[in-house]
Amino acid sequence: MKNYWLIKSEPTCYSIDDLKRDKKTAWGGVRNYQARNFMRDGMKVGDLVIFYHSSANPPSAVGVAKVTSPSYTDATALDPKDDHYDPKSTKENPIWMQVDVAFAEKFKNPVSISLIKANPRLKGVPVAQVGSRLSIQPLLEKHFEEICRMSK
DNA sequence: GCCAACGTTGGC
DNA sequence: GCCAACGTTGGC
Repeated sequence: MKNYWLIKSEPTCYSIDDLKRDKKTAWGGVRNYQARNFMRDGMKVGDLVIFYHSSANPPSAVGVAKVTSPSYTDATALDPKDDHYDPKSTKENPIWMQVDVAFAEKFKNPVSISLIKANPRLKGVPVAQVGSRLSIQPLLEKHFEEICRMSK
């Protein structure tokens, strides 16, 4: 059984085009326990992920990525020079994890947050919730499929 | 263990 | 730039 996810990224920081260019990237720098738990406990190799541009015009689901590794230690947390350095995380006791994700598809038509909110078949999708700040969210298969369908 | 203060996220 | 939502921190 495959699981489905949505991951957010600010396109000025890392966009779907960056992922397309890189083919694959380590999804590191996540500093939220709930998001980490989803990566650590929920994500499996082969899971499909909606790539979402937050703080964009308009904020939109812009493509699909695929999980290509189990979770492993996020080394940026251990590097004092890194922006995402976290002194609470140590080599002996790392607290932050990441997975690798690979580019799968860039949507022909991005699906904006207003379209997501307006679609009754996407009722309850976390990203459409008021105040949704979680950068990694689980998705139901039918919701994943519906967003892909809307992008066609 | 409570809770106020504070910081961050992210849509608008 | 505003502000609501909400996670984290730290004093008690």
